[in-house]
Amino acid sequence: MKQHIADLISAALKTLSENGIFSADVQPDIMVENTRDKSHGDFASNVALTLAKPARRNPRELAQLITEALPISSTLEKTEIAGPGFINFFVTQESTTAVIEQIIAQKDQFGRGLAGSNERTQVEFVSANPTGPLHVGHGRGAAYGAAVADLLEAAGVPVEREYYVNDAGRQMNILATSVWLRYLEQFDTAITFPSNGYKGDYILDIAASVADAHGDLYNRSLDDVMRDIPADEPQGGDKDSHIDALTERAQELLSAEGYAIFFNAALDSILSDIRDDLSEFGITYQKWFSELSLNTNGDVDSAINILQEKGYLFEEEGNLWFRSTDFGDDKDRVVRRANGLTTYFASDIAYLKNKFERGFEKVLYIWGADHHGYIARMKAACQALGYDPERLLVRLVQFAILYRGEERVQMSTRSGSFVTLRELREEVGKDACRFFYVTRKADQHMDFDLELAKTESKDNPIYYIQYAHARVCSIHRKLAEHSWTWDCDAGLAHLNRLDTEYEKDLITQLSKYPEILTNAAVNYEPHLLANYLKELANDFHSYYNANKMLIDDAELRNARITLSEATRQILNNGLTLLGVNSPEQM
RNA sequence: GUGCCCAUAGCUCAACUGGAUAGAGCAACGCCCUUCUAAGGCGUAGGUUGUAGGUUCGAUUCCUACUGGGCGCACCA
Repeated sequence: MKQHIADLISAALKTLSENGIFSADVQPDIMVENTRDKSHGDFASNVALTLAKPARRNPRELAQLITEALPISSTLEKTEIAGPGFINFFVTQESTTAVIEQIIAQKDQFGRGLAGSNERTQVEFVSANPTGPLHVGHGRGAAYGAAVADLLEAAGVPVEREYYVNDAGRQMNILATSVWLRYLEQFDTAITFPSNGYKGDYILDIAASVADAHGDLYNRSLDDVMRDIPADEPQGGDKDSHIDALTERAQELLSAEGYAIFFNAALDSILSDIRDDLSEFGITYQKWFSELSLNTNGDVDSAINILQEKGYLFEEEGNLWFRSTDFGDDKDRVVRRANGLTTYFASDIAYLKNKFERGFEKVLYIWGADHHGYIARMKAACQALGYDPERLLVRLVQFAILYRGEERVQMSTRSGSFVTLRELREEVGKDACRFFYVTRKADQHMDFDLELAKTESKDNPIYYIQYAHARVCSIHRKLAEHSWTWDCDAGLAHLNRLDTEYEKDLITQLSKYPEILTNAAVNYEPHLLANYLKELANDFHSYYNANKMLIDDAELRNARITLSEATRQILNNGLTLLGVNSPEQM
């Protein structure tokens, strides 16, 4: 409809420029927007305001000329000129109610595929280190990333979801060593557990499973383990050198195969836990990408070589540096240390290159807000590799602070009192979690109130929306009790009977769905859809209270039920995109 | 110290990406169940959009400087 009106304006402008009102080289963007106030009609355009200067005319006078030059259209009831020179368009009832027919016909396909882009896009999100279970901080990134990916797909953009598994590096060695030390404890070895080790209960479980499978094969004496190991921090030493010495000792005493057993037991167990967790959260990935694979297949070396050949690398004090400052970064970055090990950033560069080589037109990274300092160096790497930095997109997700009513839920990794995503899901349910996480703009801090998420009343937006859906379903059940059936065709044939204010408002709201979906998708802002669904539910509840559906007048009854059914369909479509269920009964 | 993000009703947040009188929900107050689920609806009240400038027909939105908060600034992952 917007496009149709824009076309009409465009035709009018053409007429005016042919008549010499303004020169033909003036080509304005024709903006048609939804009106905020019903008295302003259904749509409004500001063309007269933007054209006033080049046409050297008073905007209201120009608006008058434009409306007079508009081609005749059966969809327009009338136009008005208002305010400083807005043109307000009033649309006929038939063209407004047509949206109901489209929704009924297209069902879950309604509003999809309008992004106008078929650029293959990769969305990489969560990508938490596989060193422990996901916590609530990861939950927001998960819900946001999944919603963005699903929205893009719905808008017609080809999408792949990917999880980058950080299965290389020091933290993984500390993890494997932690499991081994817990394993040793199974044989009554009195180890003082390193302060920097992973202390979670899940480590004990993994250690026990290794003991079940391999018995005491990897048991070593306390003397062998601790010989010449520097003191830990509580004993007046340094926690980092202590744990690093222990990880080296583990590899010495266990041989490659033995060490790999602990390493893989930890990785497999934790990763499958993360996978299950996300799956229960309604999130699945097309690919789980191993960081380690970048090292073993030579991608890291080849990425470094490319930068070397292009002359962006230099050596200093034995380290190999990438001159990222050439591309706007704050400081240069090490890619290979003097000890020969490549840095985490080197893997990131190789991974980026790998993504583009797989043919993605755009790569979207979703990071916690604390990672914003990485954007500049990644953009720099992108440019240095020879790719347009516009193709690399980063969206930051702020932390969610948990509240239980007024009380802030204290979380601290150090004390191990962090809340896991699984615990959150078990407490408030998947639907409330998924919805709450995406109701706020991603770059806004948000308060997540556990009590509110569990409330079963209109205070809780997710119940409010789901209840609207259930209410429509309930009407169908009640219909049977009156021995009536819903005649959709009869309903569609009498949409002109839908003339109350509530009905008009609801229909107008329904007609906005396609552009809300598209906007939410292309701007990576799922909160737009979440808020829209709240408004739609609100319009439906108002309607439901004011106008009765189960009435003797068959024409009106069928028309109203058809409108309700269209509303149910949109609620269902929208909730599905956000990963939320649409219950038929509350 | 320096860079990025944020600041809107008492509280939690919106505002179609520069449009008309800045909107919802909580909390407060007043109504509506012999009628399809009151798990709901209707209404009242609540604002100098952090401060000061600037850009223009028009600014919550863009620019600059302040104020206050969050985060980053490793040869860590």
